[in-house]
Amino acid sequence: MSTPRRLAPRAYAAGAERLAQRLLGCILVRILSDGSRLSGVIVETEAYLGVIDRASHAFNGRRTPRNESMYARAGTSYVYFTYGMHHCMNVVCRRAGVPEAVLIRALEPLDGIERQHTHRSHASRRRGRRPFETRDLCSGPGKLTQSLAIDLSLDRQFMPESDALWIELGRTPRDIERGPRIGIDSAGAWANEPLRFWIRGHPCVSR
DNA sequence: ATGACGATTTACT
DNA sequence: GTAAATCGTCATA
Repeated sequence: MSTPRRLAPRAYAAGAERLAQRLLGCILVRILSDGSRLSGVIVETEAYLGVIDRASHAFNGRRTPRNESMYARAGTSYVYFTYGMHHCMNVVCRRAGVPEAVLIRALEPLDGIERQHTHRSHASRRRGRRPFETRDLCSGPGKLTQSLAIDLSLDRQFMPESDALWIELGRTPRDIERGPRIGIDSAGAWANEPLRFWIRGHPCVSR
């Protein structure tokens, strides 16, 4: 069994469309302040193509305090808060100043699954009710941030060097499927671009 | 100062 | 299938 290896800084320098596919099968790792390791295999991603992409937070060069991380160097995390209740996590790519990023949409839970159950039921105010299925802990962008305890304090982490959040190499998927991105209906023609990628047939993909 | 909106999730008809 | 929850952000005034 080989030692887990982090994704090298160079790997993040690719364009979002390529990195979105490259990240499938890799492992997202979160280390809590008490040292606990929570992780999952990345099974679904979306590419956001920066200034030309109507669905991107950086469309037309938009640069605000919220999306500042998109302009950081490749390998930086971009975490934002939306709908008044959910966090979403992105991986910034390309060189600094070029705001392309990949949204992580779903994981297959791997390490610290019991802790992930606790986080998720707490965050979604489900304590006392029927527990979630493990396969549904991270089957969506807002769910995986709950389960791995990823919030605004994890924004702008340089993942090749962070001690709290990073990505490790995993197994290359057999079969990658692609289709239109989700939740961006107001993006005009860009809403139809097939920039969402997932491992074909995987049970943890969002729905 | 104001208001429309959101890279979502959940519950309910 | 539809709608509610819930609030920070951003463009406009």
